[in-house]
Amino acid sequence: MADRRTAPRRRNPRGQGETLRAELVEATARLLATLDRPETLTLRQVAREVGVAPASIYGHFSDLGALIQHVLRLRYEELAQLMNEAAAPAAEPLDDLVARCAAYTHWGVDHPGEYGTLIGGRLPPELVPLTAHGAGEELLGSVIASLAGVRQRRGEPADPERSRQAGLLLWTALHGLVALYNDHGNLPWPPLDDLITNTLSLHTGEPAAKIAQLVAVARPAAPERPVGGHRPAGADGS
Amino acid sequence: MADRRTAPRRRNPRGQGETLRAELVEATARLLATLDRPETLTLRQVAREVGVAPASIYGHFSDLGALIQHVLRLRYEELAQLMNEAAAPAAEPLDDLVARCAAYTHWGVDHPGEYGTLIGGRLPPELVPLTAHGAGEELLGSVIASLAGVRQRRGEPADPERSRQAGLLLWTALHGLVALYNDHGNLPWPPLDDLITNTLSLHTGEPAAKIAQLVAVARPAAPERPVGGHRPAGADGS
DNA sequence: TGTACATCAGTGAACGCGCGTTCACTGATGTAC
DNA sequence: TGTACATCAGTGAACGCGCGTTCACTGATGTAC
Repeated sequence: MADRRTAPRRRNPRGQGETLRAELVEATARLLATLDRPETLTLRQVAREVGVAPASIYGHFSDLGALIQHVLRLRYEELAQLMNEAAAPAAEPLDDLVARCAAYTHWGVDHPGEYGTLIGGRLPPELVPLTAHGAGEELLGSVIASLAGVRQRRGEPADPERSRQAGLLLWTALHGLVALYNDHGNLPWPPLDDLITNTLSLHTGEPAAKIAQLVAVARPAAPERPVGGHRPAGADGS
Repeated sequence: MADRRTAPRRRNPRGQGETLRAELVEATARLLATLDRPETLTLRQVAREVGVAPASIYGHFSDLGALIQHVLRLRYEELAQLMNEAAAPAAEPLDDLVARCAAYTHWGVDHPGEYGTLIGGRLPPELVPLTAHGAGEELLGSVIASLAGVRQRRGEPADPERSRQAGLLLWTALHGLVALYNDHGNLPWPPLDDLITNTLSLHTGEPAAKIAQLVAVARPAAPERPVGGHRPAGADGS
């Protein structure tokens, strides 16, 4: 993947200067997703990945920072859309919440590099749309609203302040799950869906069995992880 | 702090070669605690902070990595001890759990740099005692045991598998709290102790009011945070 | 139909920087005779 | 009591590296006359 034996890349024809821009975005996305420590990505790495001179990037982005910012914004929108799509078929508030949260967690675990850079605070804050602008509010807001819907359905009085805090707490719980699962894969983790289920059960007060069904529906073919850690324990560390 | 106007440092007298070692550890600890992005710490930064030639470090540590590892081990032990000390006066299992978890969370929020490097996955895994060796098990184990104690006290049957999962889930919740609180300080956060209280209430099934009292006892003089984000929003981010 | 010219899409070499690491060295201080 | 020597605790200069950024350039291709 790093060792590109392809011909040394032909310059794009006249009208198609935007092609390289797209390639830069694609390569950056690939590297952020692939690298062990995506926060160490450099401009020259991107240039090499595309097969272009480092200076060529400046024609399309002012900075590596601008390029990364662009890619992170795409990833953030992807995640937000994924959550909305997952929740779209929901008939009940609880279905909505479960679908939303399961989508969030699965995306985070399936995209550790992107998750870490986008939400895990691995990049300087000014590069991260979620931190720099209020973008995170949208994601958080959807969780708050969805959880509030569940509570309201159960006849609890609407209380914006409590709802906000409850949603925030649920988000932190899911984030903690994803973050530790990604960063400490050497621990013996139970199946992820069990953890999602229990978390949602705690935060909604609904029985785990009921939630488990909804989680299963949200992702029919949850991939099995080997017992005793989903990542093969990495380097030994002397 | 970076601008040391002190005299250019006198070489240590004969028998006291270990003095520099201690200074290196101290400076590294200070930098990991102080830097905005502690994961970018360099060997030369440490040397400058101490006021010594970069090469001098090699007499005491094989590597910047070895030095960081050493410091992180100290921090980890500090945290573990803090939790144990906090729990020591506990009369009831619930007191133990609350004291332990409050200590963990407060330490994490009071030491964002150390927390991020030690637990937040901001450093290459082989440097982090918690990842490289099973050290994290100890911390996790104490939470598991403490939570199991609370459940057992309520007459629930002992079930190691369930206990383990419950403890793990509680840890992930606390971690998520600390991590998001530290990384996204621009969000409007409720008082930290309220979040700790609610988390523990959810995970123990005990009423929030009861927990809140114990949290208050665990840290009598909890510092007030200004409403609307505990960190002054940082750089603007264009 | 031919040709001069403008433009587009990038290139290649160079710069200065901070980094980790090496290596021969220095100069104070304790110790053996 | 004096002195040669070993050691300790570090120094200073140098190395090669990868990095971000700049700048004058190149060469293909479309357009005006």
